[in-house]
Amino acid sequence: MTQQINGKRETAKYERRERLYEAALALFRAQGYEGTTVDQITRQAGLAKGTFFNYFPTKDAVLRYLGTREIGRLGMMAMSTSNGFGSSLGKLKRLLGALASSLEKDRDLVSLIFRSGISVPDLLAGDAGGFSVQPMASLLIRQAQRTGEINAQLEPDMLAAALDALYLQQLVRWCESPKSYSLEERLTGMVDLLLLGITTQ
Amino acid sequence: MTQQINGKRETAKYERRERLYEAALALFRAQGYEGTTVDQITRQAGLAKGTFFNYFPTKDAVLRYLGTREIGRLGMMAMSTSNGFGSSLGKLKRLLGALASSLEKDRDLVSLIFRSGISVPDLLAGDAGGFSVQPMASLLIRQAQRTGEINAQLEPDMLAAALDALYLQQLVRWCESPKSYSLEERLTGMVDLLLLGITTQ
DNA sequence: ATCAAATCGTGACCGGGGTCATGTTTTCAA
DNA sequence: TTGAAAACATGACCCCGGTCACGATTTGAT
Repeated sequence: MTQQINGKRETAKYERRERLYEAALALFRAQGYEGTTVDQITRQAGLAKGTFFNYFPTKDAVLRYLGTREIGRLGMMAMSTSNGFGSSLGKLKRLLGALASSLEKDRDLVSLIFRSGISVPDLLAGDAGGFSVQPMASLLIRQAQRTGEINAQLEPDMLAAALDALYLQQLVRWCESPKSYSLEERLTGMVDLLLLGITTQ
Repeated sequence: MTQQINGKRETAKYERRERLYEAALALFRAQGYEGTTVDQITRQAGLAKGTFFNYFPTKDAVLRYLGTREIGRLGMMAMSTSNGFGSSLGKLKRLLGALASSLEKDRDLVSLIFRSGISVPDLLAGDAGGFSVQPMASLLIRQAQRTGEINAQLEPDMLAAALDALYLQQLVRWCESPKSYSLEERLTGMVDLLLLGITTQ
């Protein structure tokens, strides 16, 4: 009578990972990252401490898991939201705007990831966490170059990198700022800075 | 016969901190940051483990100490080197160039600091580590605005922030890249991107 | 010279992240 | 159905960063 459909193990594994990740998120939100122990997480999930490390290699890995999961979803959503008609350049701006307004709803989480879940090289050189907009930006920039909206002389990857740098810096600063302001506005301001140099005349 | 000049304690303190910081640096270089224990550091410095924490609040604080010390020195050097005559804009570019070529000599150290010594918010929002060029850039940008080299409509602090973002991103990427290339070139390329939008016409 | 107070080195100790040998559960082949 | 092998949960254990109570050293005043 063993549930043959899709293996008992497979589903149990999935469920456990999910329980761990939800327990972790809840506790992090309630007591902070440093204030939460792996033991607490596993107990809240009804498991033993050692089990945690069968699902996540380290304590902070759960933050990145969370990050890529949520942020990836946001990115997709933003990508489709901003995929209406209009110039590629317009799409690019709308993409950033949509991303910004999505992230604005989860400031605490994003802030947590930046503070404890991701290292400087991972954010700025690699891209653990999936925060980078470079891949999407690279695509849109190439499009915009083809349509003549952006100076085609310039390396699209370099432009995308620059955009990414500005985007990430503003995102981090917005997370850390005690005053709350519109991330979206700041971002468009920053991007315009670049665009005025990038746009053909 | 107690050495009255300048207090026995004072000098001993200075010497101990120096010994600790040199021992730490040597060990980090030899075995990596994670591979080095505080106990090893203190023993190499001829002290007991607990003493370490009388001089540095945490293990990674020694990295930042190192960082601010060295980077600060580099910054000053670069600032004076680039302080020749010429346009403010030229000074700005020369400042970045000088900083870059200084840092190029200490890639391993800088890399170490980015990987283990500084958090994302500290680097991008605060400025632990003294890596930020924002303060210096802000000054030079204001000058350049007064002389009409840079569009005076734009917020100088925002421009400085943008410059900082581009600078830090390129610095981090250069540190992490397996291929070695000229940081200086990359930086000037990036800055030109911004300038073409910033410069008045 | 003397001594009380302040400073600081010291290492036993603690808490928590991460490992691993063990026993249990699941799977799959016969 | 059965049993060997693979997968995995478990918690005792290790290691290391950081704390702290103690004792030694230094200081400055008398």
